[in-house]
Amino acid sequence: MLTPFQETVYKAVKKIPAGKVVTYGVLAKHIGCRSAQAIGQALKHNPFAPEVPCHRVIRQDRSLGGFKGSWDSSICDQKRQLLRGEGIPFDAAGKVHPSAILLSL
DNA sequence: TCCCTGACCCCCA
DNA sequence: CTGGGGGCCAGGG
Repeated sequence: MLTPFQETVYKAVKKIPAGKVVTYGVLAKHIGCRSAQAIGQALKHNPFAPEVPCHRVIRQDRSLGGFKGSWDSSICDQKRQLLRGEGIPFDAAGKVHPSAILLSL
């Protein structure tokens, strides 16, 4: 069961180009929502993975955030591997390198 | 309808 | 850089 809001979010996420990532905030602004937290709620329920690349969505502080509804370190690591496989660079702190972050869609 | 919670974000010490 | 506090919107009970 999907809400109209979730469809909007998923459609926006699918527009994220491979090799790049966006923040929850940017995604929220794009669909006209002022709360990035609402975006997270839609993504954790994501029934379209991996068609909807939720692993390309990260936090404003460049940390990865959660994945597949969990914050577990092992889960978090899977997300990191996926991104690394798409050519996304990471810095020493384990965060996404700024050059790979899209400031808008 | 009210109340709580969340894969968030901004500001200040 | 880290921690605390307030605000944000949508979903579910």
